[in-house]
Amino acid sequence: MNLKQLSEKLGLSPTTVSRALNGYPEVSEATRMRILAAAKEHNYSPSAQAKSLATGRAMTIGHVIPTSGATEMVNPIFGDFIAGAGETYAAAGYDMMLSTVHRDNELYAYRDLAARRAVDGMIVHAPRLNDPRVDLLRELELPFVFHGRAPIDDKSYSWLDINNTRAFERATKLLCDLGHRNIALINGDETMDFALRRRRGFMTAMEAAGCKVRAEWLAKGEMTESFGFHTATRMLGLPTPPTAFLVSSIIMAIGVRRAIAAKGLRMGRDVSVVTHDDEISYLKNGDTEPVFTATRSSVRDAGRRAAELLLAQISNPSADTVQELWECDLTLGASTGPATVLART
Amino acid sequence: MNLKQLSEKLGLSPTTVSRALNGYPEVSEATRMRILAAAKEHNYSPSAQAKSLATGRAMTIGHVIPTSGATEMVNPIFGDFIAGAGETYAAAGYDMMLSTVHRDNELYAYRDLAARRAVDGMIVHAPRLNDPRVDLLRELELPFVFHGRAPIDDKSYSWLDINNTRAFERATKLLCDLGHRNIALINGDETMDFALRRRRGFMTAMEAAGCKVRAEWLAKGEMTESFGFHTATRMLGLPTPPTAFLVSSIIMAIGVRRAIAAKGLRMGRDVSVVTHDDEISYLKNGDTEPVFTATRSSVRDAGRRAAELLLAQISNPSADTVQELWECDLTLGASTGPATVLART
DNA sequence: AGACCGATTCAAAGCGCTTTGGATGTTTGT
DNA sequence: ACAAACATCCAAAGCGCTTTGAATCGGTCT
Repeated sequence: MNLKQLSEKLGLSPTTVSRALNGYPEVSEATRMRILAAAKEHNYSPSAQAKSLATGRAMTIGHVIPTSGATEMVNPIFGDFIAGAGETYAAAGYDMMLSTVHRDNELYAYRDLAARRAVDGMIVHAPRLNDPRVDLLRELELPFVFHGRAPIDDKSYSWLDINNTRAFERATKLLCDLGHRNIALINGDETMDFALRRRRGFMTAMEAAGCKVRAEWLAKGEMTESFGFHTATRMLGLPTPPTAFLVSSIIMAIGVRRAIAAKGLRMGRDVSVVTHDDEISYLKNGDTEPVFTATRSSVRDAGRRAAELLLAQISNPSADTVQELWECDLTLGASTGPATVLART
Repeated sequence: MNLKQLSEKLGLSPTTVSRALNGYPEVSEATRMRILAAAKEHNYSPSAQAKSLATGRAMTIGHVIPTSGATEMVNPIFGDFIAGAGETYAAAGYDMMLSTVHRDNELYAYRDLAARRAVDGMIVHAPRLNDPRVDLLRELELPFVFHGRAPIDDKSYSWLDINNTRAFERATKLLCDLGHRNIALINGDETMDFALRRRRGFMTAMEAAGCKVRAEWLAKGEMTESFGFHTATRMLGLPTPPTAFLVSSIIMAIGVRRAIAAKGLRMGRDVSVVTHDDEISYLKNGDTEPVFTATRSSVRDAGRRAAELLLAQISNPSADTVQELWECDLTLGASTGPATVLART
């Protein structure tokens, strides 16, 4: 059933039917009702392609999901981010198009989506050092919003980010206040912007507290459970092991916990752990009391909001760019304790 | 830059340019080269919508991702499944459209996608008991492939599934062979088909081994770390606690491990755990030796393959439906040990 | 009453592509 | 040398919608 057939069935012109369905005023209420009823009865929806072609708007948002490393790992936060963004899109009548591509050659995916005019805008994931995508997307003249910032965090493009620096600065300070001086940082890949900022926050706080940072207490890599485990295991085996870990993701923190347990130590007593928690739906950080002391920010909320910013930009391209920096909660859980206890180990 | 402009620039008709770009034979090699060069130079790609409208094929596959429960949880396996499917789509020139909807009202999403002719086919996720989607998709006359089966596993539709029953039967038998008789099952939501089958496999093996199954050793629910933890904690506190756990997901198994540790017990010595492992990229089950003894099957491979089956069905709608049942590996890890040791607890 | 007006409705063009059914030369066969 | 066959190209229709500009009609104003 298409517009023409429906209009013939109603004895009306396609024009009138189209107008009625799209809520234009120049059609009488009586016929509008008749049209809406007929459309429902025959289960008619306008063809997405025809509509897009006629209006020039794809009504689709693109997400290029980068996979990384040899294992083509997908960041666990994407599921929830996408779920959040999807809510916004659905409410606004937009579709979501996904493209999973390895980080090393994802520029092609952006170019392609733009050249085919398949999307009206894009959300950019996982910004990196010297991210070429800022320039690329400008060149492509597509509205876009970064989830996170490229290091050039000027006002020339829109982004939504959490205050990684401050979050990790506060987390580090908390550990220092608890008496820890030997603190390790298990970070994500430091070509990623967020990881860089987290390290910067860590360093600042360590310096402020007069704590020395040893190179052997610094690690960066794939944010897997496995990486967390191996790194923590290695560090706990050092002549001078850290008494606390600051960890960039709850998945890695789970690995760290496993390493601590494997050494026969107890998390929160012998060794402290603070992690960042994106509030992933299947990895809730405890129910009554948080398992991990954590810097916390909902990635699903971020998805929802980033999508809103993008849609706003699409509907009003001349508006100013928007930057939103969200502060993280710092929630106390069972994984931290005073360093004095640790000394007894 | 559109077809018309490009063809004018070349002094050719749109017909010829279109044919050259689409690889039709009735155009000389010389002009084809010229056209391809010009297309590349001007960065021309045909408009996705116009192409779809003209050909009647959306060149897009739809995935309706169900979220579940009050928290709108997204199953952690989706990231990897999508990544696998995405590879297949990209290679075949298809796009992927995602719709995240709560399980309770997802039928609308299927209807909508079909009515708007936005997709050429769909992958159906998370089949359930009495799943209405089999009938719905037949009615919509859209090609579709189930990831998993609806309980009616007849040959009337295509699906790709793992042998859940057999996997859990084997896993249970392994535990029984190790001397365990008090085995708990921590399962997913048993309105889900896979969970039902796993329970059936568990029951069969228990019966075969002459082990009694107590209701208090059976749990089903959201496959979160938290649920695994609480359930295991509760069960370990029973007058007769289980000596082994069979768990439906590695995320829950991590929760179970936490519960075991919290009780001061050691996994693999005092309590055994076998879990199903979907080989999620960020949750690799150990590097050298697996952390968990596990029934294992790559969900990313499943995504890749399910997409292949769907594309084949789209390109040849009259072909027979295809059913693929994959056996799982049963890999031994550090989380299982003989029950005799446990008795010493 | 005649011009005017607002409320409805419609015909037709256009969005950017593909594809059918020729047209135009060029070879080939005899 | 002439018809047939082929290689190459093109004009135009059509995909299903939106939207511009115009037509129609009953009612209003002077």
